[in-house]
Amino acid sequence: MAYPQISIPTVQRLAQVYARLGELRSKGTRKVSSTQLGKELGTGSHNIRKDFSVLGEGAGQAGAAYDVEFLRNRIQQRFGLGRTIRACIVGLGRLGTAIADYDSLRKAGCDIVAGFDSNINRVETIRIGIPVHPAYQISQVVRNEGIELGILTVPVFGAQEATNRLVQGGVQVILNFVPSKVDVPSGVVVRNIDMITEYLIASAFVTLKSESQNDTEERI
Amino acid sequence: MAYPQISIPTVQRLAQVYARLGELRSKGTRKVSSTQLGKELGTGSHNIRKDFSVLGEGAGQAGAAYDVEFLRNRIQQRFGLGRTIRACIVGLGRLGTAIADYDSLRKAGCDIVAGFDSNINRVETIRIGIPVHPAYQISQVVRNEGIELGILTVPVFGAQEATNRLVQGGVQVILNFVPSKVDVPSGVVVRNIDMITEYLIASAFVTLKSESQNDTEERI
DNA sequence: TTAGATCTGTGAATTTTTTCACCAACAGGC
DNA sequence: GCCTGTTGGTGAAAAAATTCACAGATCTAA
Repeated sequence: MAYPQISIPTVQRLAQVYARLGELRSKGTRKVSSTQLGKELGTGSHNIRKDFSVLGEGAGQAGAAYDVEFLRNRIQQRFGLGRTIRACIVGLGRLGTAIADYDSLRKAGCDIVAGFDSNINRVETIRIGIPVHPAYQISQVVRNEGIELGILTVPVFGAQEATNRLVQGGVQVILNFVPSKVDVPSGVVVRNIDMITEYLIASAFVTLKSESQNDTEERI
Repeated sequence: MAYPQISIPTVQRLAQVYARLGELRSKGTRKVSSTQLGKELGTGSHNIRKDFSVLGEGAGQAGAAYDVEFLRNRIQQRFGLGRTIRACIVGLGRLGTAIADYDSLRKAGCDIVAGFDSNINRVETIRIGIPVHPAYQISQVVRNEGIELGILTVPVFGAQEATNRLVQGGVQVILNFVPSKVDVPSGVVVRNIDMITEYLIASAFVTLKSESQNDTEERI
């Protein structure tokens, strides 16, 4: 490979940087330093610069910081973030319909072109502006529509079956909002967005924090 | 401290294990091995056992795996996950109201007792079963109600101000669904749940995957 | 032009995290 | 009871990620 292997934390941070650069650009900011980016992501400037090394040479100018527009394009190109990805939502409950209407996702390049629900008569289906299909048609519609990404917002017990159908239709990426893991063949990328676990992690940190205060120690 | 320092990845995995143990328990499963838990979390059994070392001795029985109920209690006790935490939601748009109705969160111990919105006349306010207040009352209500956790679902431009008010009221934990970082005083725990960034990470991985296929290399 | 401050890029050192290797403990069949 | 296969616990080794340190480039201001 022309470029070095890229570690997972690095990809994550670069994606965050990319999102942040979009905000800066729309505010009209032209330049940004690694120090500032580091501060905003909650890490050190060293880390940011190290991450940027995967972008090849000349990403920034020594002494003159990074050009917002140029850097954004560089990241976009490196990770193929420019193109629009066709997506669908499985599970049109409150959360699913909320996401279907979430404008920031569309702006990021996620084009939601279909919705699925096991109950085709749901009231909510009226309120969203995308074609809705029954769940048993997932594979077929995904294939016909050239959908690459699936958003899972079904109840826990239906998650694996929905996943299987998405994969069978040819989906490559799944954003899983269901608080349980799903199995996929190797090659399919799953990102879990699990607010239950996040809640638990947060409460655990609070407990640990109060412990370490008692010990006059810092951590976390 | 009586226990060793606990690393952040360990806390995260243990929270995931805890959530998983809850599922297993409700399915009636009595025993679970480190191998199985590792598989479900996408890591090795070594890692799981290493993590459990922070729980003290006797968490499991050699040859007999872990007792689901016992292990769950042990984690609960270690991280204070048993108690109910009073919470509020700031921003009652589609996402906010969806979360307010999200039953799994309540089951995990998150008791949402108030909602806030800058537009008090929102239609959606009618549809949720919690008292709703205007945003300028955040600090006061949070303090009076003894709210410890705030869920942020406002637009980007209002996030920092809402955060400040939550912190001023005495909130210790924030679940931030807004796709931008917020500043908090040290001591306040923030967990970012940012689906835009998750989307970007997922698409980046897809690009990298296709690259590494060309090179007959595996990563990610 | 010059001085001083700021910034990037990167090899090396450090720290953190994961993985390994292996012993003792236990369950179940016979 | 006794053997066999499986499992947990843990110190040591390996791998990965972060932080450091500094050379070299650029900008600003006087």
